[in-house]
Amino acid sequence: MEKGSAKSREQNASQVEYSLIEAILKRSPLPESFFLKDALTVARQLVGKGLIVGTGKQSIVTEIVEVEAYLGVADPASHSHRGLSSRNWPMFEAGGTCYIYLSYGIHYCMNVSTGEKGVGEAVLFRAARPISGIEQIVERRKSAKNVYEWLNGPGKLTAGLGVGPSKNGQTFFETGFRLVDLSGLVPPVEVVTTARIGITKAAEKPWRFLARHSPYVSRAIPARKLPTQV
DNA sequence: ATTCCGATTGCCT
DNA sequence: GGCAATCGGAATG
Repeated sequence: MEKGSAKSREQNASQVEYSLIEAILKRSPLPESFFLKDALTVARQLVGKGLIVGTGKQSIVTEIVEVEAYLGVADPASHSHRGLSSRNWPMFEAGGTCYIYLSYGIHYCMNVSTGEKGVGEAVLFRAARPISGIEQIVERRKSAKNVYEWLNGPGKLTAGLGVGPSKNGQTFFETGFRLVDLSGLVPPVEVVTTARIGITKAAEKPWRFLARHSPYVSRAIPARKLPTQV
């Protein structure tokens, strides 16, 4: 194989990548009305959307591949289950508000509130596919062995994107984070549901939404266990 | 005042 | 697969 042609292909590929990122960055942020719906609807619709953190050359572009919905008083697994508190108040703000909390004393988890103000629902961002800003992600996720482990968990996602508690309670507009539609720019995803991860209450509810077959999710869907043959 | 436990992760055996 | 790390909210005394 000739060096020149390989290099040319590589250059071409990186140009395609560059124009894709350009196109994504040009997309308008999802309007507030997108979040003024119940968490289950918003969660399902967020899978496959673009999540952009930072601006200009510093921006990190990702595609959301996994989220979970947390409802209000009717959901025992939700932080808002027992009503308003000093910790969960962003969940009760108008849809589009960031709720970032410390998990296990170590990791930050990022949510976006949904519904009208006063409704304690939110969607947890659990995993994303990195599209740009690779250098920054690698720097923050040194323990990750490969690209699939960069953002494949709620704590890993905030770590990789550099999201901390300072944005807690701000609207997405205020944070500078952006959620955008990716239709026409990346292949459409097939959304499937499973039970939520790591909870003990209401554990049977299928309120985890993820892109089917994506290698970037936190946990693949377990293969269907076949009945034992006798 | 004390204890328990969690919307997790990474390292150890 | 087990388990420690480490903080804050909630339950318990």
